[in-house]
Amino acid sequence: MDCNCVSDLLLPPVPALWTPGFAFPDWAYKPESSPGSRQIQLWHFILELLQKEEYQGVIAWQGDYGEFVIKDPDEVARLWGIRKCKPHMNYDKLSRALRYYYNKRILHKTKGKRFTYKFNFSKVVLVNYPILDMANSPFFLAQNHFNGGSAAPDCSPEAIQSLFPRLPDTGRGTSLFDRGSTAPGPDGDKLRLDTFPFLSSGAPCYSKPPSLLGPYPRNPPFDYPWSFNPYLPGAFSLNNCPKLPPGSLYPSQFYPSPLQSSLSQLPHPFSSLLPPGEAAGGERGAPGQTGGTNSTAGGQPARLCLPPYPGSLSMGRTDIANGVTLGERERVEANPSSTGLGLSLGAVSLGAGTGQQSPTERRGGVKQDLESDSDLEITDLSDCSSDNENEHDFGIGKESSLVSRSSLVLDGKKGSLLPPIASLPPPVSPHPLKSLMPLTPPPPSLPPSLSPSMALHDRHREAETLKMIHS
DNA sequence: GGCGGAAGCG
DNA sequence: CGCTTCCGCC
Repeated sequence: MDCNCVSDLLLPPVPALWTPGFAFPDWAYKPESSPGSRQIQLWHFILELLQKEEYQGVIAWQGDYGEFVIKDPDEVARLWGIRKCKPHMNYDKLSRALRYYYNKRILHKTKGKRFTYKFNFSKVVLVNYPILDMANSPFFLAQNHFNGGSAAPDCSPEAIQSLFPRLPDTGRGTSLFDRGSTAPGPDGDKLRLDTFPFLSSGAPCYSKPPSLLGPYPRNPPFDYPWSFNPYLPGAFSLNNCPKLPPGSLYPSQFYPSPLQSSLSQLPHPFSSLLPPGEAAGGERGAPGQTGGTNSTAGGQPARLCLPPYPGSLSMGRTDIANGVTLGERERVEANPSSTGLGLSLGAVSLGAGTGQQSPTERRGGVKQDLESDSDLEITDLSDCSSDNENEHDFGIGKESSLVSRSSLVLDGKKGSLLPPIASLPPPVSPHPLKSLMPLTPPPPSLPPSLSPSMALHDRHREAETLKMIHS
């Protein structure tokens, strides 16, 4: 019997829109060959649930860093089953799938705690953190996918396909960026951890799992464009495909920056770099929360109308640390892609170390201890505390270079080794990062203040900042 | 509950 | 490949 439930084909690729997207290892996706074949993976799904407040009765971060508890196994299984169109899914099967991650070191079990698992973020997040691997990133492939044939009001891929044209070049989405004429090969321009000392193993302490840093921005512009909420009536109804209002079918450049999204998912030092709206994810009782109504509806270019940042900033005033002005904010709103990067990088060096604790403790009940082993979680690849029996190939010390770290981790995945750093193309601009900054052209309808020249100007400022940082 | 083997599926 | 399904074992 054909399952007509919400399938990945009917939805914009969820992870691509909110997850650390490219912050996850490439192998988390199957991008290159057939974007359309990509399905949400369980750990994406878990993360997705974890970051949504409405599921905290079902699954929530708890305990050590990266540790989460499945409070309602049956419900999680049910949701997963719905998402995967596996009506007979249950926790037994789900847990088998989770166990399947043990070997991959994406997850491991917290022994002695029922239904408690732990993400190995060093594997999941920091591996091959290709911040600038934009054109190749699943995110943009996903965007293409989305643009090309995903969601539609009538759930017909064909129908949606007709709604807007495919991006000029298929597959790699490079058209979204002006990557220069020296566009390297598919993997040649991956940015590795070693490019980001601040992502190094000495990562400063962070204390919270992503969700504790505040939800993914769910205010209008970055709300799930497809209004996914399995708890909402009809969300998973067999008869109701998610209805995407025309206004939500924006070209990919209107979608949130994968970087920003990913930073909101990252451990503290990273998420704290986000603009307050990102890091804090809006107020707790954010009005118009996902809800049944799509707040992006209306056919307006809602993604250009970011909500004001919450008045009460939860993070350590990263905006100030970064000298974010109102003008810049405007730019941020207009062009999250480029700003996310610049802002974040700037923040990393300027502001990192401040505001580590999110004052906005969600879920009053859950108290996270700052002294958790979080610092180890991200640095220790062999972190799998209890499941290390077969640690044959990850026996690198914490002092190992990031280069080898990336490679090592990836080599767990057949042949996806990154090229040696020396093989990377030289930067074409003064700053190695700048050259990789995406140049997302604003849509034609952009107001003057959001014009490309504006963006360039600001990018220049970013570059200056970066120079300072790296000098 | 938790585990991992095995087979199967798309 | 990433599960799903089933299962026996602890």
